[in-house]
Amino acid sequence: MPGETYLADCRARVAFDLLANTWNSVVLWALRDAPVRPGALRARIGGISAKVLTETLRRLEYNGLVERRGHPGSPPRVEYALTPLGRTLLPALEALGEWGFDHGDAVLAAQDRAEDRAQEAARPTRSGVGSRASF
Amino acid sequence: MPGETYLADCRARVAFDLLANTWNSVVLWALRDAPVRPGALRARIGGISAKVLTETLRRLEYNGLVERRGHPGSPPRVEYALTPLGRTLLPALEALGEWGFDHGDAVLAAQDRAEDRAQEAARPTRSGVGSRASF
DNA sequence: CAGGATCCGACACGATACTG
DNA sequence: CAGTATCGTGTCGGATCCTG
Repeated sequence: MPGETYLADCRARVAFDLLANTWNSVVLWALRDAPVRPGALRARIGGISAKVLTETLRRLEYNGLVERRGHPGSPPRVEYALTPLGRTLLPALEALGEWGFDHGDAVLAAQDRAEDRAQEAARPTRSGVGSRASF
Repeated sequence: MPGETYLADCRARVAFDLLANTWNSVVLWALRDAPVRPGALRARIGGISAKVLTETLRRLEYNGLVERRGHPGSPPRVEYALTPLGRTLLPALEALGEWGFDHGDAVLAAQDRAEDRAQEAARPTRSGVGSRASF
């Protein structure tokens, strides 16, 4: 079932699906400069649990974008790095990141406006507390 | 962008989060050329249910990337189009799509290799039928 | 044909505890 | 410190029925 997307431009879907989860893009982004050790990754990213981080790294490994180096001992010495294939994705990722820098505020503003519209649709009186939904 | 403090919530995350689900990027991609009616969207994309399509469109509307035009009647005449803000995302999106065209096969090959490794780790004998996992 | 309302399965994500 | 094992929760995504 994973195949069988009969969209005209199927190969583009591969890229879209790769980024279709919360952490893949973030971890790739965090690895773009140099190999990083898991602890440093967690610190740099923030808000990701150890379990989810390893899951994400395994997933990226599975897709050939990330490589795991070194083996455990005491203390364990492990690093994760982009593969050559993973590095080919960087330009597109940075284009995305840069777009975020340039237009992220506009998106947040749009969310706020949508939120306000939803509020006043529900209630004529304004009593908005701004906890934004996730999307 | 080089050397900024890493990314508990940097603006790049806004972009990453936007594409952190299955259909947002696909629908944006399907809208990149011109406004499209929902039915045509479903046909063009393939494999997306009506419910999920509307959810996705609402979500993109919420983020200010997509605009809904026209009003219902009999028959309903509706169109969805990218907003100016949504259009600014296109270059990054097309960079992603192009990467998929160029390296999608490499990703699929890596998945197959990983799958094979998993198989022979579980069983010395090969009997694999290749239904690939989603990631 | 647009799209709302439901029920539901799958899994991504999170917190915690435990092993080397 | 790296990684696994559980358990729990949310929600994304799919199928179906129903309305204008």
